[in-house]
Amino acid sequence: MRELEKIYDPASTEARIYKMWLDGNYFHAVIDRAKKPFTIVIPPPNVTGQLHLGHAFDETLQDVLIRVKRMQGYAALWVPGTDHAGIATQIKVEEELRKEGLTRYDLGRETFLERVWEWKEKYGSRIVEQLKTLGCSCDWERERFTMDDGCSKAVREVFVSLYEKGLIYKGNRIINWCPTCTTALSDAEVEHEEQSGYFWHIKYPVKDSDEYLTVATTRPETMLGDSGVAVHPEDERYAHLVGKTVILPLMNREIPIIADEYVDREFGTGCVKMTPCHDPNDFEVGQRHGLEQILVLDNEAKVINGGKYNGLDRYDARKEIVADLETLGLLVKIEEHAHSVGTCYRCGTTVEPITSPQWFVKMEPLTKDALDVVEDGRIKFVPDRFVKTYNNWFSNMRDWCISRQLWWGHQIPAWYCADCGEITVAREDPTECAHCHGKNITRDEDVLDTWFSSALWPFSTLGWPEKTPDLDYFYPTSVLVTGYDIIFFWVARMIFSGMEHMRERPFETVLFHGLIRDAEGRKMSKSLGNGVDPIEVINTYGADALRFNIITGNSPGNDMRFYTERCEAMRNFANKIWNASRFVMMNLTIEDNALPETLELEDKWILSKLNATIREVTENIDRFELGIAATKIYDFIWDSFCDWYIELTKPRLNGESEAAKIGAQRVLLYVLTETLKLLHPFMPFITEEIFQALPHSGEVIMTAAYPVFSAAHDFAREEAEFESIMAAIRAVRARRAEMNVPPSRRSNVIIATEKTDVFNMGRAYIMKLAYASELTVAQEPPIGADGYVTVVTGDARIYMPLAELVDLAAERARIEKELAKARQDLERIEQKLANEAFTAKAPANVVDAERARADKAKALIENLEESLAAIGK
RNA sequence: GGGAGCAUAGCUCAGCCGGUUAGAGCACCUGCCUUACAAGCAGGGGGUCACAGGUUCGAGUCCUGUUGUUCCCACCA
Repeated sequence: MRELEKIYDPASTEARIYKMWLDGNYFHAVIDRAKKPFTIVIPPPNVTGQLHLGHAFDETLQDVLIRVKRMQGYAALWVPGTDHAGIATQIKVEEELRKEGLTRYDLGRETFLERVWEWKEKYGSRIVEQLKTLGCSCDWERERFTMDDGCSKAVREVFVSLYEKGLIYKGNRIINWCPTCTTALSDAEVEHEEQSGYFWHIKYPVKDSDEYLTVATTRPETMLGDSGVAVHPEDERYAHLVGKTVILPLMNREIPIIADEYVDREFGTGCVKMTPCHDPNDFEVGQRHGLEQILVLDNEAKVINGGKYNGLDRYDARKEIVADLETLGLLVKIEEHAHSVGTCYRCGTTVEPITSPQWFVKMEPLTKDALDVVEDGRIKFVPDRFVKTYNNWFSNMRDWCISRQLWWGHQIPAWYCADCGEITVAREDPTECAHCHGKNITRDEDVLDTWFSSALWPFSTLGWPEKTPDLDYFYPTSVLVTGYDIIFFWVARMIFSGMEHMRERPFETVLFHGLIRDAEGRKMSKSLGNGVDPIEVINTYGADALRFNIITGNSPGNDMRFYTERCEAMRNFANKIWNASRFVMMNLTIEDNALPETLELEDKWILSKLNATIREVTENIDRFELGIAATKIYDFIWDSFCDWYIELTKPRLNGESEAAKIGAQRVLLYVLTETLKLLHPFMPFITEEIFQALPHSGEVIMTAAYPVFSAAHDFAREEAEFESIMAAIRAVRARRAEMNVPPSRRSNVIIATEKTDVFNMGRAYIMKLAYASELTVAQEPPIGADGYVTVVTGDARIYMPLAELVDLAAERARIEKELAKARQDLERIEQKLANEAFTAKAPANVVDAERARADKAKALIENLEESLAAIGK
């Protein structure tokens, strides 16, 4: 047995322990038909990313679940992997190129992609290594990457089959365009933020008339692309103008005045300029009325088809246009106006709605199954309120734009024929057009949305589209753990993808957690510089402390603030366990951990407490209440085991009886070992480290059987008896503390009680814990009790000859106060019991508990009265 | 405009199906280096559970409304 240091040092332990697990191949899940599978697929972190606290949170929850299930005998598989993260990664590599004065176009597609792969090789392992420092028990043999061969094959299969089913189509439609990333974005990738802006009111002269229509816009530059003005069909103000035309200022283009229900008469002037190419609504209205589509902004949001404004950036164009309108006297007024602006979720640039030829997934046919499977409970959301969020998203969604004008990603498997103009979509790269067999075909340059491949993650990682044994055994997965912020990006898309391609839900339960915020409650972000690096936290306090901090500070679905100080408290807890274990080992002479034949009262008490803790913790874990489970283990270890039980065993360990010594050792070792197992999923490193140092069966704690409730350890009566003794000890200590009596000053203690046998059983430790020099247990109090300090519990009156420290009058007053309170308590309880409605309607156990309370209160009152009488003499 | 969350001790948060006297960590006060641990031990102070109604024998917990706050969604130019 190794000599243990006084202070636990995670830094010297964790890497060694993790290596031991790896060497033992304990993380690897084996298909075993005799076991039930339990599967989690990791939400793949961005391949170029670094571990942040959000990951640490997500990963810790998963590791706890997977470790519990593994110990409970499941074939527990945690599939790790990373995401190629199209835009995010490409941006980073392009930034690096920019430092060299290059763009991706200088390199060309192929060379650029080589560069990204290099980057990926360099940084893709960093995040994986960081997961390991956290203790993640992933099956690294099954590590995947969204762009590896298997996942790419799955992506290809899905694209082709959806295309064949008519669920993927290409169309020239209005999409969100990021001028910085120069790519299309899906609706989900646009973040809306409220910005203060202006409302420009502009006069459009009606042709051959003195009249004007005044339109109001927040984006005056888009007027270059106007191809109509719309009014409401029943708006009497403008009815006479419908069918006429206006002359678009600056461009001098004649455009029609149309009537459409879309227009809100109450809002603005009731006239809306129509820019079909740069506004989603105008696009729709334009389609209904056959308005011309005039694209006036290019990929970088610079003006095209805009006459003298060509080449100007959109905001420069705005300034000039407003100035020119003012000069022409066409600017009626400028109002301040707060409106919501769409921004790119990757770079923050204001997105521009632009019509563009893009690929889309038709959503409507996919939604029914996805909604049903959640609605009928085949997929359970924890907490369930997120079902509403989920349903709401499906209820008003547009088709999913999946093409991206990037190079890093899965290139779209579509070829265009120069001869016949048709599109060929195929599982294998074609050599000719499928329609005219012409050889003159070129592949679509675009790649797919990153989330297109993530959507397949629960089955692509298990081998789909091949029929692999893994897929057969481990799918559907058991729990998906993720933040509520990616319900739309990811969770919803995995669900409809699973239902469409597997005809089966991708997971049984989704456990949602919140965001980790800084101490002020702000989101952690690079720009604020308020991010906390989990690796630094681990280096300072240990992975176990970080994990325990995260787990205990949170309840499902709720955000949490991160306090480094809390890590300190958790590190202290680790140290507490360490020292408790040190104590056990220092006293250990046995080499096996069987329980002794005879158990003392305190042994039964701790076993009973442990048993209850095991039952409750297991129930909490089953309900995904990991924070509550962890707190209960914390309380058991610190309060019951350390503060009480260890102290209780000291008299035996230091006593004369060899049998008693061994007995105490055995119970200590047993309880410690079981507790370590209970705690292991939460604090894997320290529990393993201690387990290894203790006499143990089995190679590692991480594969030991998780503790289960034992009927044999259900010592309810003994537990209650022991609680009586504890109450007496607490009462003595409190009284002494009030009088500032130091522990070194021991005193004679006399206990007057009906339960002499119980208190006699506890002699040794009552003496120790109540700082007694001598202990008398009797039915009757000492004669002449007025020389004593008295404390009272429901079961006993306790006398200590410390009279010289006591002001007798004050002592009287104190007891009278306690008596008054006890009487008040009793009165309240009796009132309750006298209430027939209560005794008739409340469940029997509640009523019984209330009666027991009344009895206790009565006993206490009796004891208090007697000691008051004694003082009075 | 729709939806959701939160409001409990000085601070940060737990509190599961409604059932003892509402808990924890940190902070604060008192005493203690009692040979596992001062990263500790023994005590202690501190809460009208946002507000107003309601349901119930019983409400921090369920319902309704109000206020404050955070977030999500939505095509009012």
